[in-house]
Amino acid sequence: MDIQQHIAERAIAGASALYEVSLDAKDLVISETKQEIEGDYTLVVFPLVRHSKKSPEATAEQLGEWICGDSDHLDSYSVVKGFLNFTLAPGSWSTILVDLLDTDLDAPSGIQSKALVEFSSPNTNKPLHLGHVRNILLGWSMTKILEATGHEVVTTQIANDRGIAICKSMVAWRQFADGATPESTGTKGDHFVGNYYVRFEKEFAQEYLDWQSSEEASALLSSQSADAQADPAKYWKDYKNQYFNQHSTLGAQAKEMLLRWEADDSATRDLWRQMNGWVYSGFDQTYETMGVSFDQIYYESDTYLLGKEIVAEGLDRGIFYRKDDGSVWVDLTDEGLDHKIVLRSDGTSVYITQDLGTAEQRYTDHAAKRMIYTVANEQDYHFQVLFAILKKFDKPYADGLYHLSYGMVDLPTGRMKTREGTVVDADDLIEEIKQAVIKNSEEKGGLHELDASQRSDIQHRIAMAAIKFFILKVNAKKRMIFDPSESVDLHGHTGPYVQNAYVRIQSILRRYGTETLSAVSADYALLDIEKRLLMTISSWKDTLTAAARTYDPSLIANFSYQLAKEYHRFYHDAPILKATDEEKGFRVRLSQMVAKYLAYSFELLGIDMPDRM
RNA sequence: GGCUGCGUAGCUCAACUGGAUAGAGCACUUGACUACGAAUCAAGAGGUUGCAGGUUCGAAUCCUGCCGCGGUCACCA
Repeated sequence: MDIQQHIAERAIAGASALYEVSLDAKDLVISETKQEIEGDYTLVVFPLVRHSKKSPEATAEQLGEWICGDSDHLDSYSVVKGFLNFTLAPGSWSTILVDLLDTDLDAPSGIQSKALVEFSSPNTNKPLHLGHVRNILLGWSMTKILEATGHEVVTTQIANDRGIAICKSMVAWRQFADGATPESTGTKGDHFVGNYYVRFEKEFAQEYLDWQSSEEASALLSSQSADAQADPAKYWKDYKNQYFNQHSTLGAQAKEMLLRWEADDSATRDLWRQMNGWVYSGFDQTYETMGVSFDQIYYESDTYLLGKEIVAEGLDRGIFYRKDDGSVWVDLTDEGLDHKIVLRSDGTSVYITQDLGTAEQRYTDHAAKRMIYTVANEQDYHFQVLFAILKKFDKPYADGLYHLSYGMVDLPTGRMKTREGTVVDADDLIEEIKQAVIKNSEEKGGLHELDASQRSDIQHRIAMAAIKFFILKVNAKKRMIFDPSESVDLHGHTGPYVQNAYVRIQSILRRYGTETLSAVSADYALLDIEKRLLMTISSWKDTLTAAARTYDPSLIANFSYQLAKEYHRFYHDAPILKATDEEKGFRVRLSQMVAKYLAYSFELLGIDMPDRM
């Protein structure tokens, strides 16, 4: 039985009988009654006074009288200003409990559809960092949430495995590694390759600095404006790209590497495959640690030439136009956007060309009408353009495209910067939190009787809960600040706090079992905190459907936290040990149910529960 | 500068999408473990929701204008 729905139905009937007006459920605002006020659920009557033509208080009185008059579930009401507060009949609570015990936790939408969720999508020249962590956690959680709402989900990513960046790593490795490998150095593959990328940048910076004192450089500088000559440091900073392309030896080597790659030179391809292979094995390790997996990985090296047929089709259909220089454009000014290039004058692809082709490819492969792209909000404009174009093509999947845009992760000191070495490495971060958990866990000593592998499994679960919850509790759209010292906190509004509630319940269930519990009578009188637990659990389906609708895992995280918090209080206020048989029957059942909802909501966040901690 | 997102307790975040006296955690002060796990609970203090107008019975939420902070405006990806 859904109490809120019951109230809505009674209110609609009441309004119809009293004021001869036909209302819809969405015209009514029904919420849980505020803590300090008498009652369980509240109907806001302000919107109804224009129909009743009475004061808010009088309307609430009249409606309350009518609604309670003939309801088995609503015992009494009280009016505070325009708020009509209902108190449930004692018997309703056990009905609610029984109903909840019978209900599944998922919420199939009815419209079964297939969805493809893209997340992670790293470059293959360096390891994953904190930004990827947020991306991965969001993508994975959305996958779980969509599955829970009745979708079949394919997880995917596009590995950005080609281009100048990986060529830099290749050049540096060839020049400086002397045949070293991840195995020979005992380095995780993605870090190994990343080290050579950093090495390249370092050598290049030195080369550039040396060059700045050459005759060629001073001749160049003296031919510049007075402004430039007054501030050479700034001038050289701005000139860096040009230097890379026109003067640099290392730059030339990297560009040559890229050309040979594009010409399918076999030695180059072999080296490229080898280095990417190292990176992938490193990534796989991190993904496994994080507990995520991909059904299909697309590689940019396969897809970077896609999309040209779409460009041709777009020209035919007049969706695109060609400029005199041969480049192809789309006019999106009627969408409030701009003109955007979709093919270079030399006929080669730009970023969006590939994305058009890749979208088509994915639809061919999976026939998913919904495709979710988990990408940071710096690319908001790009996705607006991409989706607008696909809409112009009337693609069958055009309406199901969604950019799961999330805010950047900043440090307390500001934005992460590669150059300043402030990028937080994903593996390092996980390790740091794990160490904090281990230290804490050893001090508490609760896991001493377990063997080492069980202990380490639980510590891993706690550490991952800490980091995942820390990130997922924040609304995806918002830029968030990641304070490392705060992320290792295991108290308060954290993942381990929620796990602790679950663990306490497991302990209770081990002790009392559930098979010989006494029955609970219909008029069993609940404590306030017990009612609150039932009300919170009753709101689960709304939370789940809202999370799916708004692509927002933080709603799930906040639900689990609220439930855990209420349970901790219940645990303190409602002892089972010295309870009557009936109380014990109720409280153990309630605990068991709370555990089920805690575990399920955490599952949707991609977090595992431990049985003890 | 155009477009776009965001400004809530000292800090990190909420606020059922327009409802009651804006809630949590961290940090700070104080109290609760000799029977279910203290990774817990309870109490205290902390706010002109960036500023100014407007709409409404009612605004952190919607509209307008400022101020501040990001992002984006490449034949880069």
